[in-house]
Amino acid sequence: MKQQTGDWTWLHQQLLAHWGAQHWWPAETSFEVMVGAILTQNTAWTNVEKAIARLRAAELLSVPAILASGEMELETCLHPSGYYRVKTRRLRALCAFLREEGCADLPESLRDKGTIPELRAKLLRVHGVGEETADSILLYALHLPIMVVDAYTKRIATRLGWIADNVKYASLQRAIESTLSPGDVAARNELHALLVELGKGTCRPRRPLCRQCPLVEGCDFGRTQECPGN
DNA sequence: AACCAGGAGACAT
DNA sequence: ATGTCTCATGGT
Repeated sequence: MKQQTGDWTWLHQQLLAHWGAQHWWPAETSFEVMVGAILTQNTAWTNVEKAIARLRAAELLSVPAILASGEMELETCLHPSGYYRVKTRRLRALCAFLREEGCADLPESLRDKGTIPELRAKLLRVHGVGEETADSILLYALHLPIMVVDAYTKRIATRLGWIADNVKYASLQRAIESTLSPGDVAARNELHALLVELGKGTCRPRRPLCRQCPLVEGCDFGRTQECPGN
């Protein structure tokens, strides 16, 4: 019997055994991770890739280049990722922030501009950066030990009966954090990436019953009707 | 042809 | 404080 908050360690082990290490985030530079974090908001990653490819082709994958670019030029690059007008504004806001912090030509140096809580607070003040985006930047761009919670994480935990469907971000984050060793960046990186993999695979929002749970052996999701592989 | 995707901000209640 | 609406493209 699992505890009320859920056995995240067990889940992590199951997912790791099934898919192996994910080695996220798929990007070449820290800045590219930050850009991706904005562009992937409520958007399929395949669409984000197209937008990033356009940015690269236009040589707009740097803070100075984006801040110097024209409105229409940037919108054209972001178009395939959806919400392109909103995201143009958000991406500019992030770049303006990085410049203010003195990180324009070395975005990963943001890491040295404060403690984790301080950096998180700073990021949350940036227009277009919410909790998940802030944590994604902290973990995947700055390699700081903080757990990212997303829609998949919430859905999976809900269907396992580990949390109520109305839990807040911070609450779920604390629950997972409490099961991880404090400074373990790699564990947080892998766990979130694996949860996305599980979510992307077969865990669709409005499908109540389990079809093909990707966790074959040792998986007791299927015994209940809250299988995350629904 | 609807449904969905690695959210966040504005706004009303 | 807590819901609801809007933003938009591309794949299934």
